Amino acid sequence: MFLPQTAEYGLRAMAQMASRGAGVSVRTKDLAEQTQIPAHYLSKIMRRLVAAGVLESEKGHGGGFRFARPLHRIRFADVLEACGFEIEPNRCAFGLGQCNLKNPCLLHPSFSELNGAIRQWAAKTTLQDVADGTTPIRFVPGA
Amino acid sequence: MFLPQTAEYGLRAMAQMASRGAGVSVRTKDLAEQTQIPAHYLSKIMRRLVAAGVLESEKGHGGGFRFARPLHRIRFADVLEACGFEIEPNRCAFGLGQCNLKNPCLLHPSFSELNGAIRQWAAKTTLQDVADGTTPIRFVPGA
DNA sequence: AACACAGTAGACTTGACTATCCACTGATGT
DNA sequence: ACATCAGTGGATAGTCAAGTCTACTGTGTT
Repeated sequence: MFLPQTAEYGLRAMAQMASRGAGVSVRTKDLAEQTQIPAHYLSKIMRRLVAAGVLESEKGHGGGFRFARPLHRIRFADVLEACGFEIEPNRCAFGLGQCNLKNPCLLHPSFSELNGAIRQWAAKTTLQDVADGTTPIRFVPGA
Repeated sequence: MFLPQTAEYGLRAMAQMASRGAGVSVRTKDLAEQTQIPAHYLSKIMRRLVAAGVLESEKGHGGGFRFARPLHRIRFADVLEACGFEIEPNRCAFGLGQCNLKNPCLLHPSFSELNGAIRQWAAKTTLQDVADGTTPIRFVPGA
């Protein structure tokens, strides 16, 4: 996998929650069991998602987490960013100073396309798509 | 960047070498300066690439590294794999046991496309493309 | 009021990745 | 032969993400 563990966990947990519907409240312990994520570690991730405004939490008896807004308004990018994973737009692997269209690095042609594809995927895919089991974006190799 | 440092360095170094042409012999020290990669660390990466059959080395005075085969036969995937980075074909972020078309995980529709796109990119792009400044694969979002 | 539940917060440990260093081997030039 | 150059290999140390642990706060139940 190309995602850091934390980001993958975050996405996995949100996908699991999304599959239950938008309004349901979930406890960390249950979610940890269902997703096979270490409970205490998941707890940290959930807090990051609360801080990012993706989730809301309620303490105490009967508490738990629920989505802070409708599923179609929670993009993968939101989840990934909350987990500390961000795809830098103007970064090429050659990485010597700035790299842009006017002053492209050697790897620019190869990289920018892939980089852009990943960013689009993260920006266009939402938890609603997970709930629906659909794919909003398609990659067509060749051409 | 979604690549581990080692993989990024490997790609960067190979791109730099490819831009010089296929047959030229390069010393680690010079390559390290040009690519801004720590010299001793680059040395290790170069050895991995030798072990993987991507490069050939010559010791002693006038020695250095050169490509073991033509540029168009060195794929990004070869370089990345030599650097310890491999994109697992049948891995989804949900990651509970096996995940395939018959028994897809929640994230399967979203993930398999992107995963496949990255793998195709690594498999189809070669150092020759870097030397030419071209992109062999194109991602078409939407549709 | 007392208790149990569940999220909060931060310290702590672990381990993999990154990076550095040095002694060694082999090749070239004088 | 000898000195120098350049890759080899292993030992070592630093850094940061990943994972664990424990005490705290707030909420609901009895």
